[in-house]
Amino acid sequence: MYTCGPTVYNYAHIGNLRTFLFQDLLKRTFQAARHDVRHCMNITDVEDKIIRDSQAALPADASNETRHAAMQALTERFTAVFLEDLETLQVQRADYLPKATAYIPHMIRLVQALEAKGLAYVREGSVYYRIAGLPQYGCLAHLDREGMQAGTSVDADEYERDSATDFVLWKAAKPGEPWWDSPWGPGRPGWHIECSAMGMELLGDRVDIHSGGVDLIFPHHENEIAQSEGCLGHQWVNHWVHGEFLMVEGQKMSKSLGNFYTLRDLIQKGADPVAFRYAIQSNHYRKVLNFSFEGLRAAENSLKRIRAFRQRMEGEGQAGGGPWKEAQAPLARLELAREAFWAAMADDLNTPEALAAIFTLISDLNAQDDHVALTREERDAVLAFLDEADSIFAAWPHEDASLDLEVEALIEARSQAKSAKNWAEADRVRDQLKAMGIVLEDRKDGTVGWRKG
RNA sequence: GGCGCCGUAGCCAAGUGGUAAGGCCCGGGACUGCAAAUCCCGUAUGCAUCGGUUCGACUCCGAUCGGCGCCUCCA
Repeated sequence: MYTCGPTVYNYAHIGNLRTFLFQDLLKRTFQAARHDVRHCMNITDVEDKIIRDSQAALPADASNETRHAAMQALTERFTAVFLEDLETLQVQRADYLPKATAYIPHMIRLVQALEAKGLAYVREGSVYYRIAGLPQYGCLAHLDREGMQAGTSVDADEYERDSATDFVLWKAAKPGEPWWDSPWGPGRPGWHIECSAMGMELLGDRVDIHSGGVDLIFPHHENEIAQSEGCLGHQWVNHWVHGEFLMVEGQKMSKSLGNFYTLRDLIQKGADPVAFRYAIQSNHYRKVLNFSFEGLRAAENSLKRIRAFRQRMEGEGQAGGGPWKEAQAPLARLELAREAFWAAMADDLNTPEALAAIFTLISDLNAQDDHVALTREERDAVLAFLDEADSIFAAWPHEDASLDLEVEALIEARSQAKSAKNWAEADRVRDQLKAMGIVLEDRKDGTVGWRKG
């Protein structure tokens, strides 16, 4: 599985992160279904914006070494930030995280191969792909080649192309840019060539799944197909999977609208990053998602319900309501939920429906457990299912139930105050614990439960 | 101009020919010293609008209105 990774010149925004969360969902679903996944995510560390931002402060006569060093300083910084964000969101690390700059020789060889096949041509030190040489060009994006108008805004530096729709494979160096040596003179790789080169190098001539955001369908993925299939002479990717965009508060995210957020912004506003993960993954990946803080709050509350249920199953039953009129076999009920969950996930990652299967199970078993306590064996079976689902959603893990001495002492103090019917003191201690993130639950049998809240 | 998507309760959202899942919020009740958690009850005679096909349509077809995307750098 190959996923188009970040361009590391700044903080990733939550729209970028939605795509990486979708890819993580896809990957984890395969893994949970016992498939081996070999995952490659590229790090784009040479590109126009990176060059712009990293070179601005350098003098005009800076050496190529200096320019490379400045570029590397910027990309290494934001690569680290990016990986931290993924970790915060519980996104699994890819097996391969190739940096584009580490594969320049591979890209050059690929361009040479295309040149040898007559699919590439050189103009003033740059190399272009001849789209006319590949009949299937445009198939992925459903573009009508006749209908592709010659661009009204052809880049000033690319006027020498044979056709306005041909794209660049290798860019001749311009003054003030870092460069590499190549058969065509000093230059740097085009944006599209890196994914083809690294994907073929690390995953081979056949890739099962390639994914990215919908905006990459054209031209990026279309061009990747052209490059890889032009070189290989056969289909390269079996399945393309694209995640939809994220809107914010009903509008397209933009800095001028003030609705442009990074993960750090959300955390600073008090959001639980895992709730953000849940909010994203509880919507279908192929639908535009409107992010809102109200939605984030709803996600937090939904998660509370699942986590509270998990903790209830980890503990012992407290039934006391007499016989349950609609007694059902919990293990059979659980199996129904598991089947519904997997049927939904197998149906193009229908997460809203998969989660619904979990919630109806929670409602049913909560009600039953109120009346006829589930046995230890049944509770463990439920927990195993929650773990199974959590291996995909990564939002309701088992949490170690260890209390420090101070918390235990406070709980004991409150119990004594309660025994003495000193309600004011009991409430005061309960508030104090709440401020420490501990929520108490008084049980029917007089014991006190607690959870992190 | 070409290609494509979407419009389901206050909010999010599944369903896509057989009579509206689920979550959040909200109201009433039970339990509780009060809470919390949990439970019970309630909350869309209707799925943008108007036509058509059908025994039957939210689901199919057509039109209209509204929102969005791509065809150019973008997750």
